[in-house]
Amino acid sequence: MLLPAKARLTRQRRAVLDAIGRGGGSFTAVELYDLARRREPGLSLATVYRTIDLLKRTDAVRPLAGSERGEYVRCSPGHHHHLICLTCGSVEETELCAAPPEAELRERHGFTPSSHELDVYGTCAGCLAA
Amino acid sequence: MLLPAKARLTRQRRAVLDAIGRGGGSFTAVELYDLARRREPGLSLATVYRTIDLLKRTDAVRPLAGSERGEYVRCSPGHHHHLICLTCGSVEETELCAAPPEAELRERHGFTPSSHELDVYGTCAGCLAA
DNA sequence: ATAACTGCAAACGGTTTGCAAGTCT
DNA sequence: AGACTTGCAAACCGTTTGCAGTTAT
Repeated sequence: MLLPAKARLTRQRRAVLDAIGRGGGSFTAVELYDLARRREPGLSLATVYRTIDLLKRTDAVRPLAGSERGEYVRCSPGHHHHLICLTCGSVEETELCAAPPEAELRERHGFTPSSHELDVYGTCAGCLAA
Repeated sequence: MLLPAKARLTRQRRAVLDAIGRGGGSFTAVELYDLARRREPGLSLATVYRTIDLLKRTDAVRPLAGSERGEYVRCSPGHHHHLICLTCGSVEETELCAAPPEAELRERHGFTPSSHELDVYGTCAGCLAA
């Protein structure tokens, strides 16, 4: 959850970071806005977006790939994928990774992979219990 | 590339389908608009969007997951993933599929998967040659 | 001191919608 | 007739930007 090098840790940013900290791992700019505004009432939506933008640069946050518009996910560094609960919307990270083997991609499609993105949808432990 | 049941195949829709037919598999609403307008000059952007919407319902088209806003991909039916060329933007389908095994997801995360989305980025055969 | 940061309000880009007219069967 | 479709223009929603003033270091 780190900001880029020369970024300053202001009250507003602290409030946004804190808001990201709560919640199930995925969020909307407006959700953060509402949450963060409880402790930082003057906060503007523009600042929320600017903060999200900073976090995107350090890969601490990413737009949620396979989803509706406007959803972001909190991300820890390093290669991982997301388990997205279709019931409660929570997002969990997993280090489990199964990409198609490079050799086969090359052989079958002449395609040279450099990265991939994988999201798994389903039901999280909590929602399964209920 | 089929339209839903009771949908009519009008001149405008034919032009849009045709425009999707050209191109490398991924496209933008406006790209289609420009292309299709060459043979169907009166065509409106709204109609392009409405046609894309129809195709989304039959899964003949999907929003391109891990990409900028506004990109769509032509999709054939059935489970497959996309190989996206970072150089030319073309999108190829592959039946190669490697998802994390259900048993392991359940064991490690208590997560019950129901579907997944996988996109591979890299360089396509054509661009590798050049 | 000086770069970084903020709120505001306006602008943006992609997408959707209400409507009245047109078209297919 | 009756359901479906279209173009137009306006509305929408998430996001970005210019600006003038404020703040962290």
